[in-house]
Amino acid sequence: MQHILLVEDDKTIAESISFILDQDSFSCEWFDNGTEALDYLDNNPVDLMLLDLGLPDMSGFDVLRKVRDESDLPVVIISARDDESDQVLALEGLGANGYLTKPFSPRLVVAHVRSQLRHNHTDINSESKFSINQAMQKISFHNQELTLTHTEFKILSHLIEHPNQVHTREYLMKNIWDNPVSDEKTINTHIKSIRKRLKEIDESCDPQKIILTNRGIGYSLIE
Amino acid sequence: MQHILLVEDDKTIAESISFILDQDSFSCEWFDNGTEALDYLDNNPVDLMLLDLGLPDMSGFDVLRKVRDESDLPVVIISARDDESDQVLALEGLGANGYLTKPFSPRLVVAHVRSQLRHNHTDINSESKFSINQAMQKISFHNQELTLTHTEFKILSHLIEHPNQVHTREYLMKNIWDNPVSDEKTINTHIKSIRKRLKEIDESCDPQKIILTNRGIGYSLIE
DNA sequence: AATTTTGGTGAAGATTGTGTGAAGATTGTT
DNA sequence: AACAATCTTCACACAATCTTCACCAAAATT
Repeated sequence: MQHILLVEDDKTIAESISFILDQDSFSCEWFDNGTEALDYLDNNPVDLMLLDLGLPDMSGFDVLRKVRDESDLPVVIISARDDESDQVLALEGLGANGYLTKPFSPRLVVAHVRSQLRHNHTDINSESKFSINQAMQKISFHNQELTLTHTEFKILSHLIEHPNQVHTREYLMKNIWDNPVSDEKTINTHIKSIRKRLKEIDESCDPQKIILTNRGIGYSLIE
Repeated sequence: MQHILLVEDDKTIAESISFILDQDSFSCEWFDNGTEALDYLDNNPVDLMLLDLGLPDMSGFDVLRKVRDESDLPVVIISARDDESDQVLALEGLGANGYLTKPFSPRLVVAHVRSQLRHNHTDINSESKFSINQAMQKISFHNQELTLTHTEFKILSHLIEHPNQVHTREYLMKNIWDNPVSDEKTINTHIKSIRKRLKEIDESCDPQKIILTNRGIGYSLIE
């Protein structure tokens, strides 16, 4: 469950946002002023901040500045004023991640929140033993980086992306090599070395239970 | 220099956006339809996409879907319709990173672009070993100025601006030369001489650990 | 239980990718 | 035109990786 910090002095608006966030299975903490919100932020884990610019005790810009001084927390601004220079300052100058102008529907708030969380926390939700870093072409297993050859990477990432599903050797080969002229036994050997690498990282694991052999058919990765 | 792909069928709007981006030292490629833009994207390095929803040949939503099928490229939507359900679909359903409704000032476009790029490229304020002085076309390594040829400068600055990310030789070449008619081996040699220059400055460093070779794929700079 | 089929294993050989230095081509400068 | 600086290409050596193969173990079939 992801945790949203809502800073908004209008109680009606705050309640409606809070309500819709709860419904969308976020948890939500609400403050009607900047001081308390910053204090809370210092001592609690927060995944995203929804920040109104018009606060009673301090400017929303100042709150944003203070947040940015010490973290990259995604901050989405909610503002009553549809003033373009405000928007430019917040986004470009102070590093806000998104900007919403009132009036807005709760639905739109959730859309912005989800959009930011998707792009910032790459895979919080992944319960998987594996995580793929496409940019670096690396795969982690139990959060430790696997050293894989290029071919091994391609096979394993294909299995990870389509788990719980048997892949024939023929199918894997077609997906991994451009010219599919090759002996099907070759896959066996690559699977063997992938399993070996898993074992190197986690001595106690049973690689044959993770990458399953479906006798007579192919291989599948169990999640 | 970061490269923006602009997809917008209104020539007037496209020209004004393109102009302001150039002024703000982004480079900008413009297409007035989705098909060509997607084709361009397949073969060229792009840092961010500005996407109009109303295109002549296909829906902007479909363009976004296709992009999301294969990458996490930041996409900012620019739309004529201030329709909330469009916005929700784009942001929450299809994974757009930002949403702008016309009319908007060029200034605001830049603000959104910068905001997205800041959050995707981890650097800016980071304690990098490198610092780039674009105006002087110089790069410093551990605060000592590197003497680089023009080509070396372009390769290294690209790597620095996109760290922790594997670049194929093909990709690097496209980014660095206008006419991509060249042998991929050429990159090897330039990398070699860049590494040599690093070693000259810091005898104790291991250039192969800074500019990493990803066998079978390409090179990446580790921050 | 014996036989056949299928997959696991390790090692050898083939193939491909990379680093290196140097030679030739290109460009810019005087 | 001559020269220097730089870029590109190439050939070679070496290392990493891929593929194949022979052999053994396990499972399925008879």
